[in-house]
Amino acid sequence: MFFHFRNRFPQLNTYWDKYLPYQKRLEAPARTVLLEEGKKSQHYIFIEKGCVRAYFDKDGEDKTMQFFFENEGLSSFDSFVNNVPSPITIETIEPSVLYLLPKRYVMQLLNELSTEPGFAQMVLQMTAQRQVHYISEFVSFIRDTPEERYQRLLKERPHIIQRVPQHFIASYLGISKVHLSRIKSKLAKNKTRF
Amino acid sequence: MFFHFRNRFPQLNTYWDKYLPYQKRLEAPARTVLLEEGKKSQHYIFIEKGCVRAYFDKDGEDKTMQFFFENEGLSSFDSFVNNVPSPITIETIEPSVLYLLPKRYVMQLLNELSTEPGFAQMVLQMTAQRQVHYISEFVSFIRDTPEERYQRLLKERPHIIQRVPQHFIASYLGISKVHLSRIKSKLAKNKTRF
DNA sequence: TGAACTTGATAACATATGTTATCGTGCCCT
DNA sequence: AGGGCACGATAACATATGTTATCAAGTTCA
Repeated sequence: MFFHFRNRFPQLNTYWDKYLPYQKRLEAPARTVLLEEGKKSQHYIFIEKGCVRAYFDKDGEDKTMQFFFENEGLSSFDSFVNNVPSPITIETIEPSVLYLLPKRYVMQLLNELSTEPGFAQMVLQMTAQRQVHYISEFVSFIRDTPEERYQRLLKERPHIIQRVPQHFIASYLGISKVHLSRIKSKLAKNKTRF
Repeated sequence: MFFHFRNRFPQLNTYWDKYLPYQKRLEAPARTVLLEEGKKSQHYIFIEKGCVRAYFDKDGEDKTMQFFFENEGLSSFDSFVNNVPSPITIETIEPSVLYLLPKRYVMQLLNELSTEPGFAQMVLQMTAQRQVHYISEFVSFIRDTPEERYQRLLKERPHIIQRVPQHFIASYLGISKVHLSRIKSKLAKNKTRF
């Protein structure tokens, strides 16, 4: 789904730096579409400030599948790599400062990096991390109730709850916004009671 | 979660063949535990005949997260690679014929393979496939109702429904076995009606 | 063969969750 | 400043789903 070397593998920063001139800085207001569902991904996106979500449309309903924040990079992975229409839309949530690196430079960069010793290891490590993440999302749906998923989010990634509008979080948790509101009010009640 | 080169990358079969003598053939009856939750994974498991599931325990309830069939290989990936206790149990569903390759030989094999040109590509390709799989599982929970997930399973992986007891499938779909039974009976009714 | 177990269907009831509608608040924009 | 909009809470009602219990059929195994 996405990849971001910089800030996670600082030893590669000199490579990245060579490509900084090709990055286009973009100051985008909230709710700016960076990639539209059905279009092909042409850029790697790096978030300097702000936040972004990936979502898709199901029968007119907006389903959020992931959130991204400062110092994270993303692209619609499959679309980017295989040059197929993106199954998701990417959109800013807050006013954001972004850097877009056109695909051809990313490819060039990857090519350069591939000669770097330990590069394959790094890529493996990264994809393994990603895999663990998606497995854990998936297992959570089998294992946990919506309330438990919310509490887990609250505990493990509170910044999401603090910064992201509630209806996006609801669809991310697989429930309606009304139900999420109910869960919150129930938890608040229990908290004050004891 | 698991990896299986053989049968997907036949050009590597000569490498595998060298390790055949180290594989232990195992004929296991149904419901044989191959790896217990909490233990460390010591073997790569290849399925010649039969089928296997990976599950974990949530408050006494048995939650199945994945099914495996003939010509697939698996291990509790994180446990195998990082030598930590496995979060899941691996158990046969049907009487099965399995081949177990001890971890040290797998490592040795991987080591040998790593000098093979194109090996990194292959590993990447494989992990990308896995990632796509788990993302699609995860997205399905956000996008689809339980009934839709069942129909998708019926359409895309009917062999699972044909061979696996229904209560395992229910927990895999994230619902109770009673509810899965209801979904089936509702679908059967609609089918005969029109 | 017969007892125990597994599997699956179904009913009755309880609870969780979705849907629609309404309201209030705060924010953005001109 | 004020209108429109995004956001979140809540109520009322409808539907989906879980829980528990029961039954029937098939399977396993001593």
